[in-house]
Amino acid sequence: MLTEERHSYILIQLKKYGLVKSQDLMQYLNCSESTIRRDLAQLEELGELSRIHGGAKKNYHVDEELSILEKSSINVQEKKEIAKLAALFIKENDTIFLDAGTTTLYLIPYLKNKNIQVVTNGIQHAVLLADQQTKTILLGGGIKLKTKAIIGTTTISQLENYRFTTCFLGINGVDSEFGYTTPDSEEAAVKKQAHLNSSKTFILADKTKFNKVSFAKVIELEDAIILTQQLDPILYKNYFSQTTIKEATK
Amino acid sequence: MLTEERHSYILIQLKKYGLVKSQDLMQYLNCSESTIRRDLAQLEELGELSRIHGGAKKNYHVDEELSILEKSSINVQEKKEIAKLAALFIKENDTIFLDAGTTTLYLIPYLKNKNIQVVTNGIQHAVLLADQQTKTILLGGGIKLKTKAIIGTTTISQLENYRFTTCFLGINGVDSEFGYTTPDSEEAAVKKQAHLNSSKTFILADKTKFNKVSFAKVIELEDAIILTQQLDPILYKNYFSQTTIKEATK
DNA sequence: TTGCTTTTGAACGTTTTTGATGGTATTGTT
DNA sequence: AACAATACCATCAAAAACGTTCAAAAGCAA
Repeated sequence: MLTEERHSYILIQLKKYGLVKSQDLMQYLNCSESTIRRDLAQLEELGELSRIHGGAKKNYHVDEELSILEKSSINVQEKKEIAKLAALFIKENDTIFLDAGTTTLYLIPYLKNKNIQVVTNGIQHAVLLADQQTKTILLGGGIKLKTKAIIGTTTISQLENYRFTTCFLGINGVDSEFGYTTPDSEEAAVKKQAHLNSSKTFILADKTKFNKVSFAKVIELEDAIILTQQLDPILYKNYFSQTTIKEATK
Repeated sequence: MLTEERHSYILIQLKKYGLVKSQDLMQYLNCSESTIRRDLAQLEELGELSRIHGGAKKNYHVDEELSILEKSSINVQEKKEIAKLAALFIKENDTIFLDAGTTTLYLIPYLKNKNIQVVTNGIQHAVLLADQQTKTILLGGGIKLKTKAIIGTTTISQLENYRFTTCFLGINGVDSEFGYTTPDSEEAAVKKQAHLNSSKTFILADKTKFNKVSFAKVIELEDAIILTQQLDPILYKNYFSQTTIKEATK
């Protein structure tokens, strides 16, 4: 019986029942108490489960967290598709900035098992990323209550220490004249700084954001590549040049 | 039958019926009266229910947020008392460093409605503080999975920008020879830096931490004032000078 | 094969959990 | 108020689970 086999059996049982007992595992897998304990300890180290007296229980995971989020969120399907599209632009060894906000949350599952370094200003994002073993740095600074985003001058000066290969930003308004805008000027400043330190910048925006202008300007339309679902060609397509638009297809 | 299984059954029953009887639980879970009583006592400690004669009833807790956090913690009562004692040392206009960890968590309610600035490396701490409108800065850096604490060199260099009037640290080991110690060297470094930048340093330690030595040294006994519950006078009082010890009373 | 690393199970003492016991407090009934 | 019945608490010893250590077994490269 290989270690790998035992581990996968344990995880399957966990998924099924949410809880496993050391004794049962010992018996079924036909190995010693020590081995089971070691297996559980290793899997705990990997964040796959939580040990309890006499066995282990399921770990709260990204997917479940996201499914909770879905209840309170709108346009989930669209956001997921946009995130899927965004994931295509991530390569091994990238250093990525992941903006706070709901749309970028759906990008997190795609970052699993990739050798990348992520920097984020979203608290929830950071926790989820760390849970799935993605190398993560959370920016410091003040906390914006509503969105659980880190903002402020401290944040920006800390951000100046990093260079990103790719930068994924959420946004509130997309307009042909005013570019990308967001309601909070401090958040806008963080987004802008992230963009400045990044080779490529992607904006993740669902349809509801188009043709809207919010308070604080982030960057110009042509500064970033927008990722979105299919647009109404007549209304919006002339906003963007060929190189600054990517559409998700169902 | 694992503790976890019993607990979850009890909570499910509670959710369903709002009330459980010890006798019924005993019978269904096939265990002794003592065990059930202990289960109920533990769940009460965690704020999950209120014990009544013959069983327990559902808890309609006032402060939902904190009670969720209590799940991960033991010795809740003692920690609360220590936190209450610590709160006495907070004045208006203080700038405070609040260390990550469960004990310091209970200090948070006491920081409400005070004109103070808090800096913390605990993610949960920061969120709770921000929720209750306390001015809060969350340090940036890497995330330690298990404790949701921010650690690393980035964190320390960011910490160097702040000066604190008071610094509240959690700890794992208190020993007369080796001083204050903790298992993670990176966490120890953060604690140490916070101490160095602070006029006064308080250590919050429950009884279980005494006479233990952990891996990484934080500071010497005499560098900080320890806050704890009543100590066994013979065993421990000679550890500390008069000025470095404060006891909580029930 | 030999030498090396990794994995395993057994053995140890320690910690946690458990059920039983005896004494005290609370409840409901008369 | 008196009583029995029941629930409660503190304490204790047995049992189960725990972590640590170590040597044997298995796997692997030279």
